[in-house]
Amino acid sequence: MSIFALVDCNNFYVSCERVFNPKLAGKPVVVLSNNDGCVVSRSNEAKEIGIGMGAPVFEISRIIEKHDVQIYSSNYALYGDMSQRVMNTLGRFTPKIEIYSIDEAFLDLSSFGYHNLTDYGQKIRATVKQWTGIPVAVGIAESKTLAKVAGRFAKKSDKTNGVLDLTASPYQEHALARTKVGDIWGIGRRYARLLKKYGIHNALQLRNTDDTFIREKMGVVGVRILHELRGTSCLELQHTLPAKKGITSSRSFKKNVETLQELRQAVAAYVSTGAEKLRREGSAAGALTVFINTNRFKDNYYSNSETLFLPVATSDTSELIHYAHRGLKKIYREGLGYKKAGVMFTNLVPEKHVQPSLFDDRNRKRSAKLMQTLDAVNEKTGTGTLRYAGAGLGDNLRWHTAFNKRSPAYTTQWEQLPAVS
DNA sequence: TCTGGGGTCCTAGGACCC
DNA sequence: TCTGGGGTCCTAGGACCC
Repeated sequence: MSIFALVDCNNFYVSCERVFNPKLAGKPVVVLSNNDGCVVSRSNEAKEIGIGMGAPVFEISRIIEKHDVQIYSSNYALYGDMSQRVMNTLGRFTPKIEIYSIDEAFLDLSSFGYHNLTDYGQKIRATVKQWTGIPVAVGIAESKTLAKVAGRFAKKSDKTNGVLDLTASPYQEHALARTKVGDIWGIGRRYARLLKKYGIHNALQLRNTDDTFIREKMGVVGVRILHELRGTSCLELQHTLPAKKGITSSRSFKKNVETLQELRQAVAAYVSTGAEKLRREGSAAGALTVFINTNRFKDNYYSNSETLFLPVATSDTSELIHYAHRGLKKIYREGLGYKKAGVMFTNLVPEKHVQPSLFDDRNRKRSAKLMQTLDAVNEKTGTGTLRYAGAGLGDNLRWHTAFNKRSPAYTTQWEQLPAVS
């Protein structure tokens, strides 16, 4: 029998901010999305006063003022670093670990069945808290989907003290009955609405539904969920993370952008970060898509994209910028206020397997060396130290993203660490 | 005039996740 | 006035092949 544990960091981004700023304890705190647009992480206190996930900041300004809510721009350098610390800690408990997202991991505890799993979960929880300062909840069950259910209750219910083991538990049906279909992993808004239409409101009802009916309405994905809810594991642990299939880099602008010149700068900057990711993965892109759009909440919404297939797969920044600019020119319309742009690299191949072209006249060895040097310098001195002039000079351009309430880079730039007394 | 049956590959779009 | 970013998987349908 399989046993999975889901370890889920509580209010992860907010918890990261709190580790380095203890004054935030007990206060309502939120972290905002890029451009300080909407709420992406909330402390329990913030949830209690009615701040919803994804709420646009301008809509909750009254609540913010009234309750003196502490606001932070997102600081991904900090969160990424804290995530690594948490995952390293979990790795001490078992090598069979799947890092599912920045703040979640599945552990395979199948061979731990003879332990008291609740005690073991408490040990994991206490260790992560002690070593990283991050509070986590642990859900344990026979399948990943059930572990997710257990994790929700571990987080929500005080009685669990942060750990809930539902393996062979008399509470399993009870927990399923109290889980709305929309809260099941893999069931989003659309399917939740559809299921409700047929009188299926909670996970217990879904579990007891006929396979063929679900197969017809939700395809194989639905049937898999059904079996997982019954305790038959269908979703294996992804121990080694599969190679990425695409890499996207995009941002919205703090102000509307109208000129092609500015869009070219933004696109060059996104290509730079995307290409850096490519090289870190050891991949080269066989195709590139560039896209732009105006404000999607306004009339006359314009959105367009252009995909270019590259003669030779590459991860060379200047080459990719060249193609991206060519694509951009095709979709750019004058007289519009653009809000966002981005690039997507697809048809990825391992760098070593790049098929050279007969008509290729670039010196690829030389450009690879240049990219290596560029990455090495930026690694050492901070992202963006060396960058392409095409991405624009200056550090407050219209298309830049706003981060007005960013916390210091506590963990990644030691100069800014608070003094130790 | 009749108008098969199978297979593969690709793409667009839908649905979902954090 | 102000509304994030980056992914995955599945399916249906068309193109093409023998």
